[in-house]
Amino acid sequence: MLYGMTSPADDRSLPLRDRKRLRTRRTLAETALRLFTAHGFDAVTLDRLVDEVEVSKSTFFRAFPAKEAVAVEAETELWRAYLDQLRGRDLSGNVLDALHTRLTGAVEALDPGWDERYRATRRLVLTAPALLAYVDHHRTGVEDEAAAHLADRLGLDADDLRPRVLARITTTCWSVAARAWVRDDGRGGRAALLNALADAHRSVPASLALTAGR
Amino acid sequence: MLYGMTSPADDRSLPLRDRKRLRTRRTLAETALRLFTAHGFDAVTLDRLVDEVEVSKSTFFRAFPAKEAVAVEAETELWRAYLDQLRGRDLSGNVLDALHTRLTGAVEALDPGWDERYRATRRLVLTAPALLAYVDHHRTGVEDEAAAHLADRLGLDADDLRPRVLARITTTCWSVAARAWVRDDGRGGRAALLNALADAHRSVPASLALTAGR
DNA sequence: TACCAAACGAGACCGAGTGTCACTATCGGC
DNA sequence: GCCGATAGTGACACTCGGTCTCGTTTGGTA
Repeated sequence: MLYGMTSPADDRSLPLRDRKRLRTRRTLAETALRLFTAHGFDAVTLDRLVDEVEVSKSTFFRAFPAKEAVAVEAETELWRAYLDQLRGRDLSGNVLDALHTRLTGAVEALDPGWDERYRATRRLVLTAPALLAYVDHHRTGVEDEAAAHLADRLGLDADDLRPRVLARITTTCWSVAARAWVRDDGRGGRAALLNALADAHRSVPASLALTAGR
Repeated sequence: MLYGMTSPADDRSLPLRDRKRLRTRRTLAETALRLFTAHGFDAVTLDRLVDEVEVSKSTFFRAFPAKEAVAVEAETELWRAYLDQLRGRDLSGNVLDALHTRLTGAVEALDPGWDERYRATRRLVLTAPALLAYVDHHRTGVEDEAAAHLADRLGLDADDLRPRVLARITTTCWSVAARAWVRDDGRGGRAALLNALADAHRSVPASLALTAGR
């Protein structure tokens, strides 16, 4: 199997065992995205997927917690990077701006192939209700974790409303920006995506003031 | 709407067929809540539940789309009432305030037994990951629908950020208020719940301004 | 080389959810 | 009150995702 440019799975510094595990994981995700895109999420059974990759079902479930998970790897990577950024850097100034900055940093840290995989994932999600449910839930978990982290870092009460609101606003901005970007087939690359995200964040303060014309 | 002791399933104005269907539905929800609470969501199989109620599995799936759904009926009722309020009344003034008012109205419209059932549901959700995922997804759907309705009513673009942000803020306020209320075992009844909800909404504007101490 | 631990494959098993079909009960028209 | 159309029901077979067990292989280590 040819990988072109190097990737985590080729990292010679890792023990062979781990490299193999990562390679299996990546092969599963790639194959899954290809099969699901070609025939639909529901039409491709797990048996067929693991057969294609030539691993056992056991191996699949050691790599992924559910069928849905392997289809939305790109989504998972994004939010993992976001939470990493959040944990890794100090906070100062306006918190919503900080969240925006961390999300931007996360996107910039993703590997070069991510763009393509993310768009394929999002298109897939639109066709399979089970996937939509899965990402909704996953995103909620990310929001909770981000909010908990903020509350901790800022010394706030565990169920203070404010960090929760901010965490949810940030993911909402992402949804809107990403949807438009995917609709445009990723035109403009990551720069365009991050521009859309910044636009979204800029228009947040106006939201609270929104009024219905009499 | 006041049902007193009678309930929708006893409403003599409905055709007998519909009354039966509603009664089955209610019995399933009640029995499910009882069994799940007593033995755990995972430990009670659908076969056992339908056996207890003396209906077939087919009948169950005609009444509910999934095992999770029957466990969170109270949650579903709340958000259905919320969307009803939203669709049924005109908008004027600040939109976030309006959403708060609609949610309050929804709570007031729920039947008297709802309080107890909702608390049982929420306690259950804390113990079963599958239920958590289900309500997360369901709530996201409600937010989407509310946002779409607002956008339509206000003549905004379909992916305008503002109604989405407001819709999500309102459900976030609900989460925080309801969690505290359930933790207190519903002390103070609905009045206390609605007070907590109002408090939450009042503290929203301060969120955007939140800053990290330098 | 020998040993240990970790990952793997095979396959039995469970339970949710779907589809089919014959049966039964309700409803509306007469 | 009778009767045909129709909607709801039960029984059952089936698919498929996910768990568990256990014997085997493979990479790390002394």
